[in-house]
Order: sequence, then C-alpha cells, then structure tokens
Amino acid sequence: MKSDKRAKGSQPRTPTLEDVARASGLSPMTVSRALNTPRLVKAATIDKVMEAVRITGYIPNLLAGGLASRRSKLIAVVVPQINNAMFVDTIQAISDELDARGYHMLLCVAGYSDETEADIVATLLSRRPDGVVLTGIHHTPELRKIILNAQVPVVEIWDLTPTPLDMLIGFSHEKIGFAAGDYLLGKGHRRFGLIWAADRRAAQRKNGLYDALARQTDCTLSEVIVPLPASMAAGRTGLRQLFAQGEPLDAIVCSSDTLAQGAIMEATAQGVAVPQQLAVMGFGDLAFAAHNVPSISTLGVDSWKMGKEAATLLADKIEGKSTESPIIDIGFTLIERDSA
Amino acid sequence: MKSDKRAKGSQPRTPTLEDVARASGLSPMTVSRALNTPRLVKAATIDKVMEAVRITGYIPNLLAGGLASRRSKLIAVVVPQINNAMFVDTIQAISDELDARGYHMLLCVAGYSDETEADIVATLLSRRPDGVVLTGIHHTPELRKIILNAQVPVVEIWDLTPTPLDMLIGFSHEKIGFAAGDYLLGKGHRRFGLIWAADRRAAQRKNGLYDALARQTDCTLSEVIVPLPASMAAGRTGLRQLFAQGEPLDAIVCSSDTLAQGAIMEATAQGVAVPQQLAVMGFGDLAFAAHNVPSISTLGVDSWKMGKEAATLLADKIEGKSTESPIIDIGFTLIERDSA
DNA sequence: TTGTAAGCGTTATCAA
DNA sequence: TTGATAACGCTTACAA
Repeated sequence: MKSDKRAKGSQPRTPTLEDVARASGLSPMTVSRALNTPRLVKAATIDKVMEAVRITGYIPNLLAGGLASRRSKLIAVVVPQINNAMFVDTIQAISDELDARGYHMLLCVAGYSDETEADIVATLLSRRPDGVVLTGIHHTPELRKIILNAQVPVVEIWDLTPTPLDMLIGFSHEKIGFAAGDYLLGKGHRRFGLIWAADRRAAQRKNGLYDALARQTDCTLSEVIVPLPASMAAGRTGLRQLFAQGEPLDAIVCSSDTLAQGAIMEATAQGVAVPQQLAVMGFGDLAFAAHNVPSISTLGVDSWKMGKEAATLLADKIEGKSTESPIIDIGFTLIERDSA
Repeated sequence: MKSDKRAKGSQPRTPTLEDVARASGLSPMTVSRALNTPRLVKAATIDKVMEAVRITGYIPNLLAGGLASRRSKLIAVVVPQINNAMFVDTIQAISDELDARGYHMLLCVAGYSDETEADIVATLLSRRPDGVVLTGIHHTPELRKIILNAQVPVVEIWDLTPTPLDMLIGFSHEKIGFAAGDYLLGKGHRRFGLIWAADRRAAQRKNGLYDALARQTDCTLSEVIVPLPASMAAGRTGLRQLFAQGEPLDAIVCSSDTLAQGAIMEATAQGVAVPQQLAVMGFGDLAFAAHNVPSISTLGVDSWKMGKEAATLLADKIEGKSTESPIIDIGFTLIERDSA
C-alpha cells in the first residue's frame, strides 16, 4: 500500500485537492470540476465533494490554479495616490465590481512619476494579472513596450487620448478647463486667480482654461502652484498668496474642490464675501461640494461610474464577452452652485 | 537534437526561466539563483543572466514561484471601506511599506459586516497571502477558525483587545470617547448633542463618552445616528435634527471630523457661534481639521504610523526577523483647537 | 459523467 | 559555484 509521501512530519499540511478527492472517493479532477464547473458534474457528486471540502477544511490554491490555467483572476490597479479624495471612489467602484465578478484587486501606488509607474507595472506583471488598470495616459516608452508585450488587457482611466494602450475610459481635462473659463467669463469675471496643484492632469485643465480666457483680451491672470497632495490648507494659503500679489481678483479657479473649499474658507475668514466679491470654482464635485457654505460650483466627473465601467470592460474582455477596445469619453458636468 | 516542445504555434510564448537559461548557456536553477539570491552566484554569471533577461524580455512568474517556494510575497488587507478618509492614510502607509519590502497588497473591502469579512477572507486565503491585515477585532467564529487554521501571520488594526488573533496595533475607542467627554465636562459643558455614525468602533467611543458623562449627574444628552459613510452633509443634517429636538445644547460631539466640519458649517450658517454658543468636537484629526474655520478640536490617531507599523510587523514575522505577537497600543492625542 | 496523464514555471534539495 | 531532479497543487486535453 502506497503511503502518503508527505506524511513524515506531524505538522498538518494544508489540505489539497488530492485530500478532498481521497475523502470523497473521487478523483482530483472531478473535485476540481465540482468546484469550478459544477454544471459538468452530477448533483450527487457535488454533494459528496462539498462534504469532503467541509471535512478537510480545503481552501483552493490559486497560485497553483492560476499557473495551470494561465488565468490568475487578479486585476492590477495602479493609481497615483490612495489617500486622495479624487481617486477613492473610482478605486472603491473598481473593487466592488471586480469582487462581484470573482476577481481580486492588486492595488499599487505609482506616485506622480511615469518612471515609478513603469517600475511598478514591471514587477506587477510577474503576478500575471488578467488585466491592468492604469491611471492616466502618459507612460514611459518602456512601460508601453512591456505592457503591450505582455498582451494583457489594459484600461486607462481619468484621461482621454485617441491612442490608448488598449481600452480607455476618461474625460478631457482640456475641455473641463475650457468650460470653467467659459462659464466664469460668461458671468462677467475678468480678474482671475488660479490655485493649482502640480500634477499633469491639472496642468491640462489649466491649458483649457487659458484657451478660454484667451478669447477675452482684457483678462488678467495670476496663479499659485501648490504642492501635492492638494489640501484644504493649501487652498487657504494659496488664496493668501494670491491676495499678497496685490492684483485685483474677482474669480478664483482651483484645480480641485478641496482647494476651493480652503479658498472659500480663507476668503470668508478675511471678510471677503463669496461669491459676491469673489467667485470660487473647484473641480471634482467631491462629496462636500454640494453641502459647503456656500456650496461649491464645480466640474463634476462620475468617478464611480468610471471605476465600475473600467472593471466591467476588463472583465468582459478577459472572459471573451467582448473583443473591442473602446475609447469612452465619460464626459463631465458643469455644476452651478453658490460659490461662482 | 531535442526540439522545443512548445514551439508549434507561431504566437510568441512569454519567456520562461528556461528561455533565459538557454540564452545564457546556464541552467534554469542558476538563473533563478542569479535573480533571487545573487550572493550565491559568481558576478560574471549574474552579468550573463542579466543580459539574457534583457534579450528575452523575461518577466518572472510569481504564480509558479510562489507555488514552489510557498511564499507568495502577497499581503491581503481588509478594510471596511476604501472611500473613507479615516482609512486612506493607513492603507497608503501599508502600501508604501510593503512596496519597500518587496510585497504586493491585495486590497479588499468588507463593508461593516463580520459575515462579509469572513467570506472575503475565506476567498482571500486561496491566494496564499504571506500575511493578512484585518481592520478591527470583531470577527465571526468561522473567520477565527479559518484564519488560525491557515497559520498565516495576521495584524489587526484600529482597535484594541487583550486577545487578538495574532498581532495587533490599535487604540482604545472607549478611552477616546471618555477623553472627549472628560474634556468637554472640564470646559463646563453639560448639554450634549451627539452626531454619530452607525459603526461598531464609533459605538465603542460612544460608550466611553457615556462613561465620562455619567460621572456628572446634571448632564443631558441627545443624539442622532447618521448612516455610513459619515459625510459633511450628514453633519449638517445631524445638527439640524438635534436643534429640531428642542433640547438646549452647549456641546456637540461627532464620531468623526467630517461630521464635525458639517456641524460647524451648519451652526455657523444658522448664526450659532462656534465655540462661543456651541462647542463642536470631532474625531480623527483629518487633514482639514487643523485648518478649518474655526479649527476643529478633535482626538487624533496616528493612522499613518499604524499602517506602517502593521506592515512592518507582518514583514518581520514573515521573514523570521521576529517571532513575537505584540499588542501595540498606539494611543491617541486630544487636540485642543478652536471649536471646543 | 468521471478519470488519466501531462504539463504550468518555478524553487528545494541534494549532488557534483 | 553550478546543475539535475523532484516536487509545488492545480487544470488542460484526451480517454473511457
């Protein structure tokens, strides 16, 4: 009688498919089927397997399963920051959707550097993720090469380009900036102050804003660049710095709602009435924007939907339910509230 | 001459260790060593391997590696929510530290249900994580059984108990609640209003607060429970509801700074001066608390440090640098600012 | 519907 | 310092 080759030590091995097979009097393959493709297995057999699973305390090994099947059920998500109100809804939405579809999320932080992102993705691919979500469309040539070579489905989010790596769901930062400028010009504002975070997507929004303001020759514009992460405190000091520059101001544009909230707070504290004396505009439509006093006029993006869609696009492609590589412009909404 | 068994199709397989071995004229095992334990390999050999890696575009397969070595270099992190300002710093800190030590983070959302957490962890373990971070100390018996059986290092965070599953780094919610009550009593407040989120750790803080207020017989207390996630808007409506109850109030205690910010905003909007007519106290010392107008008195927790330490504890234990199972009380700080 | 055999790509172990 | 061999635990492909 063949003895268990691994039963030498007394430490209880973690049970394997073979253990379940033994306990149920079936073959490992049948157990595997019962667990993964139950429709191919007789109901009575499934019951036997489940009972054996319960008895043995079996937990599948997805390292082994992924190696054999070449499908890891793992999605890698790369974001610039986790502790950034701008991205958390998207991350949560991705996580929720992936969970519902049986995937796990490997979450990685790339900071705001393309080189870091490239390094991260290179090591990430050693997990053989079934799909990858990248924030933004600017990547190093090395990253492009590596990821295209890996032939893994990719979704880029939070930006727009006609030439994505694979799939894309995002929006135009230029258009958003333009819309903000256009709106404020329409309200009669001409003396602009910008409180702007030092990241590339914010810079794109600024370009759009410039374009809008350029149509009006009598505009003035001063700006303050604040370091990342953009905080309410930065909004306050940003406004102080703008005031200190001495230029007349009638509208403040901020690269995020968080900065806008700070700017409003500072203005109010200094007795400058928002919006009567100074309009303030944000970006992102974060949770507090609608309920601030005064409520914050802003440009909203459906970041929840963006995450959910990104996850869906990936899962569908992985599962062969789609072979397309769509470029989805999720758009944005100008939300007129009290602050501008 | 033995031909490559897999070279049938024309689609370029992803290169394996064997390909690198061939390209460098070495054995797969030596290539593996050069990559993972270079100190055991001659410098010249390492160079050869690196060149072969470059040429072949080799990316290690950690599914295979993890299966063979029984070490996945994966840490599973389970949190109630991602899009919650309370946890994002901890998550980010964990991610940063794990990254620095060569681990990847599998991030999972359990909501606020123990049952969901148990399910999540059960499927999580199929990834064979080298360690697990759990938020909170309340788990179903099934979870306890499963995770102890898996013999995987665990750190529980954000709470305190003398009987953790394994390691623990957190703080006492009761003490925090007590400290808040004690502080406000000391300031002479007797008419309390609570705006409180419906989660268990918040409830523990409330218990501590009750204990403190019980020492003073002439206290009154009314409260409003707000749904999760706690938002600024909920803080505003919460205060309105408290006002509507008609009880006299001189101090509002909120289960988070976000709620406190909303309460302050609502009070100010209604012409109720904070703190002169109404004190408002928060919890968490979130980024905006120090810079709000008025700045928010609160109880601060070093959530960044908690995350970093949790990751360090795990990594040290996994790597055998420590065999202890410490229980670390990270403490808290009462931060007196303008709002109370 | 179930079973057998042969990998999947790596590392532990022992030998050279 | 390097190499040969046998796992690691599962699934694909094919057979019964």
